[in-house]
Amino acid sequence: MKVNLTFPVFSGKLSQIGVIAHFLGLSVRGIIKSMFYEVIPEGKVGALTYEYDPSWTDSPLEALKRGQIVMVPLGRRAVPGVVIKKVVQPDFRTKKISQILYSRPLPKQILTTIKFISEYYMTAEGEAVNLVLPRGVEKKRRSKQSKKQAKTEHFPTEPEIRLNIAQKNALQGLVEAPGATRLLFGVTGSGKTNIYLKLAQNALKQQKSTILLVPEIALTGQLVRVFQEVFGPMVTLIHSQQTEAERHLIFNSLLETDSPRIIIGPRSALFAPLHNLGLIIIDEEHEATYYQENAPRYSAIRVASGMATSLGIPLILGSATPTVEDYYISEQKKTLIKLTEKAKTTAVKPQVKIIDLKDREKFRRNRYFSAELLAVMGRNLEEHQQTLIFHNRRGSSTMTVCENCGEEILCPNCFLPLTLHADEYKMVCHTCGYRDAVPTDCPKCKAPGIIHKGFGTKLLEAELNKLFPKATVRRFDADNKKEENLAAIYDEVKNGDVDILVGTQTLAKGLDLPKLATVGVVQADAGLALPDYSSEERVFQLLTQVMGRVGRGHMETAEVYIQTYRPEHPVINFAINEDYEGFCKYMIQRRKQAGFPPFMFILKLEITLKTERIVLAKVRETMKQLMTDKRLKVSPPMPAFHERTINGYTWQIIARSRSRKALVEACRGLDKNFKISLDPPSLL
DNA sequence: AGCACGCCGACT
DNA sequence: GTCGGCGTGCTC
Repeated sequence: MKVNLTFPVFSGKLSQIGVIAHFLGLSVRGIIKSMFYEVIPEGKVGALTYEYDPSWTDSPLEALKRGQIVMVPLGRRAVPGVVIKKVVQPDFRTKKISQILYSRPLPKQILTTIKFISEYYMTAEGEAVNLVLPRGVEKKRRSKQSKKQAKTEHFPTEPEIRLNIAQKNALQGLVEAPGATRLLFGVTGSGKTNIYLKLAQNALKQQKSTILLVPEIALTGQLVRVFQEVFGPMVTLIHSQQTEAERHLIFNSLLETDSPRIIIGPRSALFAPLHNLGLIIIDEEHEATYYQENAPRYSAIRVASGMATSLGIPLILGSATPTVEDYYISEQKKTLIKLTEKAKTTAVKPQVKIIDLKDREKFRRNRYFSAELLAVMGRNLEEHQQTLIFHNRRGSSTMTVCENCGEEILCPNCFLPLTLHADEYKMVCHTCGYRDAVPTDCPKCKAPGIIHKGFGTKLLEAELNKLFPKATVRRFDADNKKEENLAAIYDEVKNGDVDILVGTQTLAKGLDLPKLATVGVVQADAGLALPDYSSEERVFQLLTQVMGRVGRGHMETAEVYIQTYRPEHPVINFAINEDYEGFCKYMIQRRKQAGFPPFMFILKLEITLKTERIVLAKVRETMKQLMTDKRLKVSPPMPAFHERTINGYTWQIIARSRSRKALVEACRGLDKNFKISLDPPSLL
């Protein structure tokens, strides 16, 4: 027998029995009994049974613990997995656990979360395991140069966090609320951050950790900075710029430590392996980033809620514009805490003017900007104040058609309109990234008349450069290069070196611009055209956010100009009057009437097949199947919003029910080509 | 996610 | 008669 010297049997202190058994070339079975464990490997699988041969570990008689991370063979690969429980030897052949990656098991909330996600979202347990383990857990990492290996036993001085009366009351309300989940409805500038700080500090005093979820670290600089100032090295940041190795090292340090920490990060930071988790806070809880779009599709809000309930710890949701379902539910459950008083008095309330886009008289000088808006922009230039122009469409032109035959230029992969980007003179698909030359004549009828319709931020930028040749105009949207992103040139923008900012929602969020005097919304109703139950809510949130950018410095006046084709629309009026509660009442009544969340749960099924005929056949068959359950309200099937792609035709079925369980059960036994979305934030 | 299995078209 | 295309289903 060949003795492999690298075999892990030699790597540690072994029990006598293990060593002897190995040198004799004996199967350990018979001397030390093998044990059997259910393990959930990463992948589209559930729990599988593996044999554990303890002879190659340091303490061969020791059993594995629930939650330990191991490597197991799956198919012909080795994948990481999580030990679930010991079982008796099964009657089928088993493979062996090949490696134990950590001696310390995952904390219990992670295990309950794996179960929760797989049941609540009808997804394989192995996919949930995929979420909670860092990429490359099996890899060895060089531990970082011992530069600031923080001594975080105790924090140096106990910083005092001062709260005003309203904040104190809100804090008390949050602490005393029943159940796990509480909603802090706090208007901009009411000082939610102070409350978060106090809550985290209280958790620390009891040696408990806090997870603070934020939509995007880059846009939350202020909040992160304050937390780091107060809690110093106890704060651990998780962000998308970190490498696989960096994230892995953070995971390792959290799994090993018992001292309390404060984790700040995106959606995925919820799975930080903390052994003493005492509090979860989700800031800007209405943000779309808390919902994961690809499988396993889950909402960090719901998962956090389940986690908090199982641990018996509080979950705090914070927002100035909560989702209407979260507002309604928290109101019903008496877990809604309002903080409507502004703590800072420096900000001036902006004057809001609505401009009717149908009144073409106002757009004679320029077709995109009204005379009033242009006038005030001119004034701002003279007074060295800034103007922000908001328009939620990228590129130059959103639609390219043949004047002669009406043929529209579409992406060959997605069959969606290509957007003209005039600066680089390319046609770009905003869905798949496809790029092509700009056509000079129609690909179909060969006529030379190609025209560009619709407009985006690049066109507005060019227009503004023409209108105000002396001004510095900067555009901010997803087309910006990495080195010219908002964070990189923030100082330049903040100091006022930029006169006019043009941008999409990238610009609407979390910016503190003391020299910003005016906000112009080019077409406020643009988002209302989408056939979706939540489009009004998104328009309200965006308008509220852009309006909140203005009047933050020490200026006497601040204006917001809202251009719209629908000046009478209730959503626009609730937004400009800063009437969240009125908006919410309006939405709740509509949702109730139409049978949408929070009154009914939604299941969205999508299927893509080669031809329209086979997709229809499949959809009809599935409809029949679903309709047998009387608890479900199934809408007639329809082609998906992005109906056609290179892969075929996509149709969707929307089922709704008062019973979420009924929807989950309806997913069982579906053709697995169906993409399942439970509680989708959008039907598009 | 891989990867085998298996059932039809194209080619030697 | 065989090679190989990729739809389908499984992984202890």
